Amino acid sequence: MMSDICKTPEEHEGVIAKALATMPDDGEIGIMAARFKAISEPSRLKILLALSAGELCVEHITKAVGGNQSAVSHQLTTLKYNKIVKCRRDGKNMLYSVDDEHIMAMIEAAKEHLHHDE
Amino acid sequence: MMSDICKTPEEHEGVIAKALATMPDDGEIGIMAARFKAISEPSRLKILLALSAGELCVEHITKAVGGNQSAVSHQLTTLKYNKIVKCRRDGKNMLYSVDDEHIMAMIEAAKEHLHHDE
DNA sequence: CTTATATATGAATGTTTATTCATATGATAA
DNA sequence: TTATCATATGAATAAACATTCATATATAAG
Repeated sequence: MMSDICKTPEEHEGVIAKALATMPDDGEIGIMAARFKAISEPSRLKILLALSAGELCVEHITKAVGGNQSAVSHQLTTLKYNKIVKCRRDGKNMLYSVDDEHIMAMIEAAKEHLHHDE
Repeated sequence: MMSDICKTPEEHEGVIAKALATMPDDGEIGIMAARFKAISEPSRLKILLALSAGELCVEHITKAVGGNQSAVSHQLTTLKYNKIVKCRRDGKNMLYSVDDEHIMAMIEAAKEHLHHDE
């Protein structure tokens, strides 16, 4: 038989069929991957953790995470482009905050996964 | 005053203080970021989605996601190194599965965030 | 012991990406 | 208007990464 590449080919075919049934299309997978990538740099993750308690202006974000203004602004642009954060203007300042509750859910799950290693 | 860089400096100091109180240390942030990065390539994310319904051998994963054997093996190595998946041997085959429920929680949250854009 | 099969690994290469520096924009105050 | 402050942007460079090809290992079967 063609699919006899392991001991339980039918079982695996079933798993694949089930996975394919709820599999996002390639476009959605690309978007999800890009969002994970946006969160995947330590400096950007740190920004998000700083924003977890509320809205902050750029300079306060910079002070909270270290680094220079330009780097932080570039990082915020990446986070914003990927809908990880949103922002609004307040006079001279831009106030950044986490886009929605799903973002913090992703980060909380990652935090819990940390404590899962022994 | 030195921290008058925006209209609500005390508020921001409070937000920062609150965030710092639960901020993981740099080592943990690095680990979390590396894990997000592991999930952040479309091919690796697709592997995870394929594994969401259960355990699969490498060749079936390869068939499910497309690509060649070597690429998939390298991707699985990255996922394993970052504790996103685990594996066990079964004769000639290696059977891969998602490391734990937190991983799928991260992906579910990302999926829900998708539908949140309008 | 030899062959076949499933998976893993190493090295090379082309692409992506973070960071920096310099400068630009946008908002306010003088 | 001009000066100043907060933030954004562009270009350049250097580091990180995915993918490929060739080959190695590990298990099983003959």
